[in-house]
Amino acid sequence: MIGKKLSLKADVIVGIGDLSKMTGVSTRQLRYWEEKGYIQAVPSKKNTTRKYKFEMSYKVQAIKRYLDQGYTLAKSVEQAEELRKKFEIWKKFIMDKVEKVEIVDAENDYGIIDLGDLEGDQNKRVYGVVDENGCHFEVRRQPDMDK
DNA sequence: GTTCTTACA
DNA sequence: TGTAAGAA
Repeated sequence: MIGKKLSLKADVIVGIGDLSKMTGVSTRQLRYWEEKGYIQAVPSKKNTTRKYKFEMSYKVQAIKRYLDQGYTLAKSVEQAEELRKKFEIWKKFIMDKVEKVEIVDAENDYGIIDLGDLEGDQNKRVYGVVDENGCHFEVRRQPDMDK
């Protein structure tokens, strides 16, 4: 598991103006989406202005992309949330199974991803290979331990 | 200067 | 959803 440290993200807060500029979605839309419950600002008693977690910009951008593709706002939100769900599953798998990433060719972003033992056969190891041919899996014999 | 709400096109 | 107005 190599991903734990990556989740130590500081929660950056942005105002509605910044969120709008970051995403290309008007402040009018952002307020409307929030009113509809499609996006949420960080709850606060005192402040009279909306504050959003930086992560919310991802959702807003996702919604905008689907909107631009012709989906209705409601459908765009559904798609965006489904995308996030899938991403969480994807992330969970990657964070749990990727043991090592070896850079083979830094120029072309080629490399080999060590995905650990093949289930049910500790003598074989699964690799994800990214090279000039694209991406593919390989199962190789378990390399002998150094020590 | 920015954000908020409300109202109208 | 854009824009305008007046207040905070």
